[in-house]
Amino acid sequence: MKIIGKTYEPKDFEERIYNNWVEKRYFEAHNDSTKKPFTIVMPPPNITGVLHMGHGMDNTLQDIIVRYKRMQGFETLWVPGIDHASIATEAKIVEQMRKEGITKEDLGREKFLERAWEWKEKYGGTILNQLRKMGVSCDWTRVSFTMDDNLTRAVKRVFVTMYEKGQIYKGERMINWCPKCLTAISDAEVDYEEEAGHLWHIRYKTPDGKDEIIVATTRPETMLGDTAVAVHPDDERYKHLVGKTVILPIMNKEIPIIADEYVEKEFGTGAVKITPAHDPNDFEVGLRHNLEVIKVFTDDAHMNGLVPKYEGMDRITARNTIVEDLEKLGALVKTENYSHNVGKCSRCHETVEPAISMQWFMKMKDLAKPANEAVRNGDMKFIPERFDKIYFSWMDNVRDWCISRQLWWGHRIPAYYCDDCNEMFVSEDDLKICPKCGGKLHQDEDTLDTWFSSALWPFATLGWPEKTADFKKFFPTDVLVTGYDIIFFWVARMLFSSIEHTGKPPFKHVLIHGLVRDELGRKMSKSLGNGVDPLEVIDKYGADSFRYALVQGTSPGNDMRYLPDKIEAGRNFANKLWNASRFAMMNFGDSELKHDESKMCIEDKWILSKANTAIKEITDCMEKYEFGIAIQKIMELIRDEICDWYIEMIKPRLYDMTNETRDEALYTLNEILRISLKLLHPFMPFITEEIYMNLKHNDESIMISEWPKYDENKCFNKEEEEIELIKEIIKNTRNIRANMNVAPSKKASMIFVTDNSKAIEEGKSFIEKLAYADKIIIQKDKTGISENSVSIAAPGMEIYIPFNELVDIKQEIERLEKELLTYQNEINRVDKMLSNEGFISKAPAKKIDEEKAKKAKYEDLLNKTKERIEKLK
RNA sequence: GGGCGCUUAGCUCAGCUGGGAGAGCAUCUGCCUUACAAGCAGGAGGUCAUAGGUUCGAGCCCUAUAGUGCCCACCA
Repeated sequence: MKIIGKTYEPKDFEERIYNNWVEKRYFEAHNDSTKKPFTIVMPPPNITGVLHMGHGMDNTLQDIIVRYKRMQGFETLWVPGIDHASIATEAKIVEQMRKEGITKEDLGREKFLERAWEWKEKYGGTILNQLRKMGVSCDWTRVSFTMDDNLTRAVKRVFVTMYEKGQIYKGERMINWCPKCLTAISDAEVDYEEEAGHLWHIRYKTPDGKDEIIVATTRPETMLGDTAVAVHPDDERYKHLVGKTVILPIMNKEIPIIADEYVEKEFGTGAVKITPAHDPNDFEVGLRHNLEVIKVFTDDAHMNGLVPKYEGMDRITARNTIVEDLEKLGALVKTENYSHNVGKCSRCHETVEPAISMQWFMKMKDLAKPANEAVRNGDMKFIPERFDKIYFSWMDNVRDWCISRQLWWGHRIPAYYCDDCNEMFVSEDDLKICPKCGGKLHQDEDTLDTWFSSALWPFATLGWPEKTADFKKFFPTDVLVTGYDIIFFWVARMLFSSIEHTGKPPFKHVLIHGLVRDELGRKMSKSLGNGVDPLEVIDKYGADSFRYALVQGTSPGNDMRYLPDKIEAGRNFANKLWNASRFAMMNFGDSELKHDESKMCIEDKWILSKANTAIKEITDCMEKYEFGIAIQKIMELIRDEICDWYIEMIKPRLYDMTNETRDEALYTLNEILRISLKLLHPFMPFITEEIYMNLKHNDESIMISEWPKYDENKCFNKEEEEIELIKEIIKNTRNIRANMNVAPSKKASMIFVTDNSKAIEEGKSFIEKLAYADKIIIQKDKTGISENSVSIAAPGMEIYIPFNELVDIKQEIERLEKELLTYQNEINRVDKMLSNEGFISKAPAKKIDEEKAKKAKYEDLLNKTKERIEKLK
């Protein structure tokens, strides 16, 4: 028997074990298996950089689930992958190139894409290695990338069929334009931030100069593109002006005054300048009133040539200049301070410009309906449930999704235009020649929103649109694990896409976890520099402690703080387990550890019974995704029961080579460790494997061993009760000894006064050892007990510990009176309940009996203590 | 403006369908006891944010209030 080293050193074995698992192909799933499938697809990390703590948490949770299910005998598939993250990656590459002094245009599309693929190889590889370090058990033979051929095929298939059904269309609409990324972005990619600004009141005069209307705006620079002034139809102040015109200052152009419900009478002056080209609401007003659309900005948000004076100015300069000019013209009435929300590009933080642009869109209304239904009728469940509200609120209000991006890195839109006849063709094939006129075709320059491909992830990675064996076996998947921050971006879109294209929701459960925050509760971010590198943590403490820190004390959906303390706690626990196992191995010797039921001792039955209960409770937690509670219970079993009690209890048996129950103790110890390790394995895979493989009666690997099952035959209630009583006695004794400052080395005899000596006989050796008794005397009456004794009242017995000169009678009476008070309080509490008629008539009988039993117990203790006090007095 | 969390020991957090308040860390006391000082044993520390309500019984359910955090919407 190999005896493992004295301290827990994860570096010694984590890598070796992981490589072994991969070599043995334990992570690989078989689509021809007859076992029930269990599938998870990994939320693919973006190839923009390296993994952070959020990924650590996300993948730890998934690995816990997957390992648990695998041990339960499911054909378990966990599909790993990475995401091309079009806009984010392209921005990073462009930035990298900027440092080298080159632009995208310098390189050209093809060379740029070559560079992007190099980027993908480099960072994608790093990410996959990081995942391995975390110990994740995903199927590396099925690594997917959102731009793999089969994913691209799926993207094309979806695009073309949806186009043909009219669910995808091309049109000129108001979209969010990022002037820095130079692309359209979706509503979900805009973050609003409050900014201090101004509300400028500007006078627009009627052509005859006799009347005027004052408009209030936060964006005077867009006034060059005004094509109307709008007031509310019921606004008495302006009724006489509706239908007339005003002169737009600076432009000296006549524009109509129109009435529209959109205007709020109470806000500002009750009159709004209408710039259909640069405001989504104004655009809608413009459509209703058939207004001209006049752009004032270029794509990079500088003034265009509409007014030569302002041409080339950025938005802020233009704003200031125009305000100055208005003032000179006497058109500026007043300037108010006003803070309002400004849309920012979630990627580059530039102020987004609402703009009219020709883009591709996905119609959302019909897709949202069945997707909502699936959640409503429980086909797909959020865990915790409250997240369905967030989901519904988004789905119910979602606008058409702008799916085209003016980027190069991504899935190119499969639309082709004829150079000659201008006809457009949408096709899965790379068309070259116009089917209509035979002219030359060119493909749409744009790519798709990165989430377009992510939305297909759960089925496309399994082979869809082909009916592959994987798809048949493993789809729909079982659970998706992700953070609440991408419910809209991703979860919702996967759901409606999957229902639309496969007819089924892509998963049954969506387990939502929170964010990993720093010690101060702040979001970890690059700009704050408060991020923690998972690899550094793993390097220092090992993956198991890292995983422990991310799970312990957490609950689904709630944020957690990452505290270095937690990781140390994990390491300390691992070390504890390590040493307990080492203790076992040191004692195994060459023993075969043969099980002989007749040699079982009370403590063997007790610990097996404890473990049996733990199996039930922990399995229950696992099913409910309550991992924080599960690991707590596992620790209780290992640390509080096995280490603190069981091992201490069996030491005398182990140290006595002639003890005929020695082997049975070893057998039970081995058994109990095997069970505990299995229960812990999903959480701390490496240490459990390393120990497991050095135990007796092990399997080929813990990760393919069987998850422990609750067994009614292993409930030893009587033994449990007896040992719990012994534990109580020992704890009480230790307590008293500590209070009296009696060192363990100073042993004392203990006299048990009881009619029922069985439990004491059985637990005699434990009491001697763990309560530091040099002699145990069991007698039926109190004869011969020294006055200089402390006493303990226990159910069914009294215990006396003579300390001779050490006992201060006064002090002892004080202590006993304190005990008395505790018992009395308990009795009072129960009495109060039992004297409550409502309780007696309405509470369940079981509860009432429980309370009655408690009362009897405390009354017994109370009486014994009282008697003792009397005697001492 | 709408919605959703959170408020429990000094700190970070658990607490499942209501039935005698928990963990880790920190702290105090005593121990280098032949698995473990990354340890052992023992202790102290909480009107579960506040006010009502439902109930025989509320940390848990309902209502309101306060503080705090997040999400959505975006009246120029």
